[in-house]
Amino acid sequence: MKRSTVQDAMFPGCPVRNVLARICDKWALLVIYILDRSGKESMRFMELKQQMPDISQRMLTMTLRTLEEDGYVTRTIFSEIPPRVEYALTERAKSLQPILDSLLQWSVDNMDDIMCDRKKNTPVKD
Amino acid sequence: MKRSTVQDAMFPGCPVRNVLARICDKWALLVIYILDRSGKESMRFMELKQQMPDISQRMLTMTLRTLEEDGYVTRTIFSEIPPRVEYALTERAKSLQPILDSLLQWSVDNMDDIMCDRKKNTPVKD
DNA sequence: CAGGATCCAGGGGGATACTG
DNA sequence: CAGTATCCCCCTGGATCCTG
Repeated sequence: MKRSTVQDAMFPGCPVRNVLARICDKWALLVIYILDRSGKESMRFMELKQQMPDISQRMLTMTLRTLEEDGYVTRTIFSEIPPRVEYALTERAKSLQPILDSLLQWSVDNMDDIMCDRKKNTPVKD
Repeated sequence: MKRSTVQDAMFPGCPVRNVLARICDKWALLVIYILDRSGKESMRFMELKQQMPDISQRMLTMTLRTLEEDGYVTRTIFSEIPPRVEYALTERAKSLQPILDSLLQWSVDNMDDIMCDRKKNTPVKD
């Protein structure tokens, strides 16, 4: 009987809402997406940043720390000079990825209609 | 060949990112969820608010306006005294709902492990 | 009842400079 | 290179009061 568990989602402080809030963060989604589509096993900090022209290094660092904390990415430090850090998706992130993909595809399929609706409802000044 | 379209998701100002950002908003998700699980065709403003103990009326109003603007909910005003306004999910929202449901179920299935991981990585003060 | 209007604090997040 | 550390601005969103 999962239903009762799911119902808890509407309560404040609920862990489900907490998990969703951190996944649904725009930067977190984008990092997972980019890591997935890179075709590589892992990516360096600067590689990620180059794929996200509008993120600050501060936010990228914070986003990666959060993702690491929640077990979506691994952070591997190579003791070299200059330093090298590699980020890779975990199995947990990979299990989530099909869902994010369908959400992404839904957005692609519907964005034109949605943008059109927005314009219709633009506050009419007269 | 959809892939090239999807690739645009990493660009700033991309409509896909824009669509996702508004869907992934914590309040928007919760409103859609509650409307879906209510078992009713529509709900009143106060009914919604009672299901969301931690939202302010201001944020609920703003969230509903955004959802309406993007065509996820309809807003029906009954010219009565006292006024009555009913909110209902559109077909667009219903088409999105299975995806949100799988995302929610994923969160339920993984939240214990995620919460556990978070504690492990809690900064160790010594 | 369903909000609009206003005021205001807190924190998210940018810019910049510095370090191992 | 891959971050930390500061400063600081602005916008989100809460609290409160008012209205059709």
